Amino acid sequence: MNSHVPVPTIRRLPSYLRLLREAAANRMEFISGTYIANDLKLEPIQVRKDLAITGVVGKPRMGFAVIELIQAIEELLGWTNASDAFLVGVGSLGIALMGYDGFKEYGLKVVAGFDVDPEKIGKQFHGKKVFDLNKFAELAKRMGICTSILTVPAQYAQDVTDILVAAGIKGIWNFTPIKLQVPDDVIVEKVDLAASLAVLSSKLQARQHNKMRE
Amino acid sequence: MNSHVPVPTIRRLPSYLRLLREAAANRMEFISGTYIANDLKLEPIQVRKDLAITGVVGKPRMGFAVIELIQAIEELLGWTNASDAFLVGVGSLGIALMGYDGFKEYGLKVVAGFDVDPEKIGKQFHGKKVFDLNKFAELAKRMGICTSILTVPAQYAQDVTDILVAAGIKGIWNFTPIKLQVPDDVIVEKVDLAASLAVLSSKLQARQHNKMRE
DNA sequence: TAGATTGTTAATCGATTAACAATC
DNA sequence: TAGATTGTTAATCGATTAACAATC
Repeated sequence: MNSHVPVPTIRRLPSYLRLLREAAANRMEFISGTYIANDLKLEPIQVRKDLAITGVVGKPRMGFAVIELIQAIEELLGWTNASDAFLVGVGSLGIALMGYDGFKEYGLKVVAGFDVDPEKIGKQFHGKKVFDLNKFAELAKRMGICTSILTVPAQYAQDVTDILVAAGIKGIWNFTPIKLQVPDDVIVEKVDLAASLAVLSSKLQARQHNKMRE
Repeated sequence: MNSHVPVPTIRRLPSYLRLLREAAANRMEFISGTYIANDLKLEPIQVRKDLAITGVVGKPRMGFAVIELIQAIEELLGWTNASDAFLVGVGSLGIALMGYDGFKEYGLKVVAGFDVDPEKIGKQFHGKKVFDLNKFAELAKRMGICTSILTVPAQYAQDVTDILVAAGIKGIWNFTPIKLQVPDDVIVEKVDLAASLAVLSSKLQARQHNKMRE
């Protein structure tokens, strides 16, 4: 079926989903690619190409059935029912992510935290308990957890990853700046804050230089 | 000079910088593209192409001068001296970012937070004070702040952005899922958590389906 | 019907990768 | 010298954009 979907397209799907859910809440039945493009400041052709990968066929003059699109995108992303995840590394970022409500819209639910710091173990943050990291494998197995959020300090990233992999974790959302080594059957997605900041500051820097030259 | 540097290259520069700083700390004077590629699990040719944009010329057989490369990359990114930033939206994510030590390596220093919630105004988080949002313009002007981190709820993102822009902010690090509208001279860089999560969960979903077919 | 919209096929654009000469 | 490494030029690959026929 969806033999290959471009990653940039996948990355745009959540914005479509957000708009579509809003449209559905407003009792809209059909929505055109042009309308979506306008709202999200994208090109209509790009929206059509992106939506094509859902397999939903639109009606000329009318657009796409909103509900049908929503379901197709949720299906494609695996967001039909939220999957539970363990978070490892209960630092300030970890605590923030444990409390981030937004994830429930995105098919992810953090159910517990793990750390090695005795100060943190046993505590609760945003209503979620923190366990000892050496209980990870046991609890992951018992609760059937296969997704993990990694928010440990950089120097422990690979070692902790090895523990997660050994415990049967198949998807790692990596907030560390380390390129993790994992077996072929484990998927790592990196949120690279340094990379993002680099893009912002280099553009600001370039802008500054251009101004000077004027 | 650097007429156009590809964004993917910019995004890889921080990893190079991290490794180079480590090398410098270990008293390494020269480092080869091959060595870097090995360490970061990249292709040597990609490393050479990336480093070419710094303008630093390497010595065949020896590689690149470590210190020279570090300086060139920091210059390119504008990370030679950390720039101060205001954070707007002191929720759980905002508080986490106010306390995130890592930024000091990346040329960014959060100096204060802003919010509209009277409960938060006046408080301190990680040693940084929270001010009323309507003091933003005044304080930004007085302290010469031109970079801002946006961590407000989605529905306020555009309105708050308009306030930042009016206050003379030229760079916005956007953690909301909204595509912000700004004038041409303002740069927005978005950290799109939903997009990242979409990539992870869609790959997990696809993997699942493939397994079923076997 | 007229016209807006879809969906397909082709063209363009930009980044990655390959090939290889130049260099120390 | 031999050989590892750089840096340049060309080939490949994949995503975006354009053009346009099909459709309601």
